Amino acid sequence: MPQKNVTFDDIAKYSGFSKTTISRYFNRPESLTEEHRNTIRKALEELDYKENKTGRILAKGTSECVGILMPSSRNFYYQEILSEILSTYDTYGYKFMVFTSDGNAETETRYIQELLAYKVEGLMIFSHTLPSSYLAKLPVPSVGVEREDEFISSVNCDNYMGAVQAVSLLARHNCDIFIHVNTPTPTSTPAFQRITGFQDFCQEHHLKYEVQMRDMGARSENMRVQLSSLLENLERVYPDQKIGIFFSSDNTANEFLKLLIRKYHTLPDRYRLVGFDGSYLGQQAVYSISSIGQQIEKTAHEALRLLIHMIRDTRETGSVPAPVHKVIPPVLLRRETTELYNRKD
Amino acid sequence: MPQKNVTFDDIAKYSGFSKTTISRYFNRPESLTEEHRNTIRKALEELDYKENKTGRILAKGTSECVGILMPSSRNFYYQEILSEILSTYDTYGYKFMVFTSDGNAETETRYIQELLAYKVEGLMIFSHTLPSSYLAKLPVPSVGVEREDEFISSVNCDNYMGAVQAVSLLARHNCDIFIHVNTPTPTSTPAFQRITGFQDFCQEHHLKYEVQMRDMGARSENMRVQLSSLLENLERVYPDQKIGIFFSSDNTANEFLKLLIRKYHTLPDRYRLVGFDGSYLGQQAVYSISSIGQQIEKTAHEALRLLIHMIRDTRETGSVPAPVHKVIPPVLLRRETTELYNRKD
DNA sequence: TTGTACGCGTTATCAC
DNA sequence: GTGATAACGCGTACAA
Repeated sequence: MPQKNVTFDDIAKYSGFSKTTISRYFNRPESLTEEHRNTIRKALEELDYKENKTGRILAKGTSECVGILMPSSRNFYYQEILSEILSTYDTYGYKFMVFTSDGNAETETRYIQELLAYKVEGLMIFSHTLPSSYLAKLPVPSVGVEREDEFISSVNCDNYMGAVQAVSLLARHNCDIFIHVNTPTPTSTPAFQRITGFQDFCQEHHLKYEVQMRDMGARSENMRVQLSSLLENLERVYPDQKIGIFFSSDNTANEFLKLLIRKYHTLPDRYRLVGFDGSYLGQQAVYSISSIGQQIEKTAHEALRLLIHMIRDTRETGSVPAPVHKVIPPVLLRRETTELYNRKD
Repeated sequence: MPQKNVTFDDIAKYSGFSKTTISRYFNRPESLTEEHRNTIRKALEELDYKENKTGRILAKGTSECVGILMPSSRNFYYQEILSEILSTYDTYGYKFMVFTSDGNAETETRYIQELLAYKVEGLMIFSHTLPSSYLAKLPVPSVGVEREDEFISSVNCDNYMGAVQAVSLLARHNCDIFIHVNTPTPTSTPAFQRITGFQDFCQEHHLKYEVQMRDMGARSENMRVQLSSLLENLERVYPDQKIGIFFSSDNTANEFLKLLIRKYHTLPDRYRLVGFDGSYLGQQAVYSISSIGQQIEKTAHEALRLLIHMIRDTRETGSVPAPVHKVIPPVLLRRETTELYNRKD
């Protein structure tokens, strides 16, 4: 037999109060006398009371829980930011119920309904599948991270400035030709600004540039094939020139670096590489990868603070507040794939 | 104003039934006539009913939720297996509330109490902090993964066999000296068997071996320092000999590989490396890392199946069943760090 | 096959 | 400062 749970009623009887008082002991302890608080504290210990949040959620409607929707991608960025989000519990006290999805809209809709059924107080959306117009209509506030965010709040890296920083670093290294490698990206996502930033800078400074859009697919073999062909191409078209390449992720940059190392047994002087996201992977590469750091920890905290703020607003006003867009400045990480041959500087 | 939620009562009135019938519509639909089911279905749609799990949890005590306790480690293994666990939702329907911890026992105890307060039906423990004797006393079943598991159920890789496979692969390559690199590991954890397996095999086959226990710490700089000194050491003590090294993780193997590549601009023929875990990182290395694959996806599924089984047992018998220990066979992954110079084979 | 009445654990309202 | 009592949304004997 699972022995019956100890409830407020039991504590009340045991300590000679009513269960209202027990509730107040937890929620507004200052409204009890010191003495009575002690009596109750003792009763709780002696009966070995265990909190049950379910009753509270039902009565008050506040679960202290946030729903997270992640793409089930292999990209290290997502795994890292999820870790950071989870570790904010100590700071903000919100618990997390997490779903991952492969990008099917109907499935994600079901996941969200499920989260709402558990009375999560807000949603943190990393997945790109559902449009913000849909998310905006939900009864709880949503914060999107690095995704389309027209109708919901969001926390994004300043992708445009990040791209500008990346190219200008390459420019300072006097490259002859500037390449940007990216995957097909909807114009509505923040990441699209990486392309715009790159192009604008090159045009303004009259740099010779090329944008290489390549579908890397989900599997890394495909990525390797794409990058191999890119490498061949570059060596054919720009022999002996100094090539600066700005990749849309550290993942891609790393894969390209591998190709170079396998071919030349080192990072050749005529290549300068910059990635994007500043993930742990970039430090793990044979030659550490210069990158545009997205300040993942800061992003996680800002996203949560924003969401909590909206949750409060929603509770107070009765409806989800207007979207707020936070921008996190990117950090230029000068590492070996640009600095290896420039130890002076 | 947040408009009042639509409840079973509303549906009942609207469709002319009692709320018991509505409840049955969801829980035992076959007990209603086709016709009545249709009436109710229509009512649900027209009133735009949204499920609320809280009532059900309170009434029935089944939250369909599992609590997860992860170390907040940078090790890719944990991030990967967490992804796999989360993606089992489609298969088993259990939702996940996730906590990460830095290894403080008092903190983890609080996390677990919190999880229990939400009425999670079971616990999946990856963290090594709390002893299984503590976990075994909780009112819900726990499954440990790759951790000390004397008093709780567990799913582990066959670490001993994995180690044996690793060394025997190195032995087939006719190495002169066999090194095992590990970090200080409690004898009670499954991972300790990697050391035992290595030693036993070497002794049985009269191989010359060495176990290098080195504290790599949490930060990768420290790891690099440790491995650099190891490399120097090896080159001094075993000049011109063929060295086979079995690392306790792909992470460590990768770091060592980087040192070799930076020094020799390639993987020298006289080195053979094997890692452990078969994580994605191993494929991402410049020369893909031979490894003992832990079958992460399978481990995740087995862990969940085991936990669900125990949850059922607990419900039926009223107490947590006796521990069950599942062992997942490791898979030998022959990749470039052993096979680069043996294309025939 | 369907309905009544009560329980699940906590909070809110309003009296005292 | 404290206590009845009625929610909160759903499940389930038991009765019909």
